[in-house]
Amino acid sequence: MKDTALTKKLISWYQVHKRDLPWRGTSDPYKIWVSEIILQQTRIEQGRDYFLRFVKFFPDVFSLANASRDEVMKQWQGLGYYSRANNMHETAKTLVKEYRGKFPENAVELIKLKGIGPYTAAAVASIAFDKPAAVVDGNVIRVLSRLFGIEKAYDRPEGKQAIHKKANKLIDQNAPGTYNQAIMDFGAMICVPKNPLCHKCPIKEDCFAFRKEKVDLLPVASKPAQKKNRYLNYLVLILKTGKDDYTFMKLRTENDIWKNLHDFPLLETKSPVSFKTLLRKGLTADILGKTSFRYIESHMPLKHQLTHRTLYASFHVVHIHQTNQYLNRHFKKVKISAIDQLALPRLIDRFVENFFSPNNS
DNA sequence: AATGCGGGGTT
DNA sequence: AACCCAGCATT
Repeated sequence: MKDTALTKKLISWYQVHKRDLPWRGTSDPYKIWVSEIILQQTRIEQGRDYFLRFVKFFPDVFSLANASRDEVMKQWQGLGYYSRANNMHETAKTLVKEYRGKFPENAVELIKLKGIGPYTAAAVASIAFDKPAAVVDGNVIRVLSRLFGIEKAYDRPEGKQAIHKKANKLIDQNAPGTYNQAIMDFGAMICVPKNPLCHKCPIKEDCFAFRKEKVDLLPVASKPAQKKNRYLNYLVLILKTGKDDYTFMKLRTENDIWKNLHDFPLLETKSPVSFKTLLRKGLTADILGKTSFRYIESHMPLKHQLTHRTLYASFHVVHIHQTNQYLNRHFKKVKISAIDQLALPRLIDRFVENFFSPNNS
């Protein structure tokens, strides 16, 4: 079977079965870019509503460039991989300042922008500007690995290169955007990871994996890294004044999880510890050392499972009667009724919802 | 070349 | 519990 025939079969399949998605049917590179960033490592159904809200809130590259970082992060809250939002914001500002608000039209230029890698550059170039750049995402890797029997690990240079080579042979030079979306939709709907729907597959007779009964053996990945645990001990300080209740939170700025989101004063340890141990080891010294406080309670540690980490978070509620210099220097004093104005990690958001919002405190 | 970065659905 | 999603940046 010639590659051009495979391409035609994929596009024919797509024209009948393609999904109706909010970013389809536009050629606005801004909206296509936003959709592609949101969909990095993110399922369609998870990203769909975020996309609609995001482009409503920031309708063009200028409104995004003019927004504050906190506004952007707030729109991104809960979606994960928060550097995407920050990089997008940076790139919007770059586009306004250095590109007159216009996207470059080819992959080589696009990839120079923050947050745009090989996949997104090819996606925007092909879908928005009809440039023949083949996308390689998780779907494409799976489809091509099975179709051509690529048995090298796709997450290593050799395997990656083999995939790209096939992708560039298969792409439709006359309709690159359509082809790219076709093979991705096909991977998402037919050639799925588990129990692919080979009986519905229009190219099964051409498929190496189908003929050799190796569908469940492809694609091949190298060994995943081991998961690690992190133990997060949060101090939920409550400062009651005459009128309002306050707590203290911090904008996370390090290159670590949840950058640019807010959390409570954090004491991280190598192993699970009680509040008493935190006190005994002096870990609370900076925050509570010279302040009179009253320990209220500790919440059952919350387990928060991520792809490559398991977080165990405990929340220790402490009443304080006045603030101190360390708190003033390193934390934001936040009115408890206004916490939800801040961009929060999912874990913190869940705790806040359970602890503060009922008829508590 | 290896590691870190989120959250959630599917199996 | 493992897998993996329209990946990218950093070291």
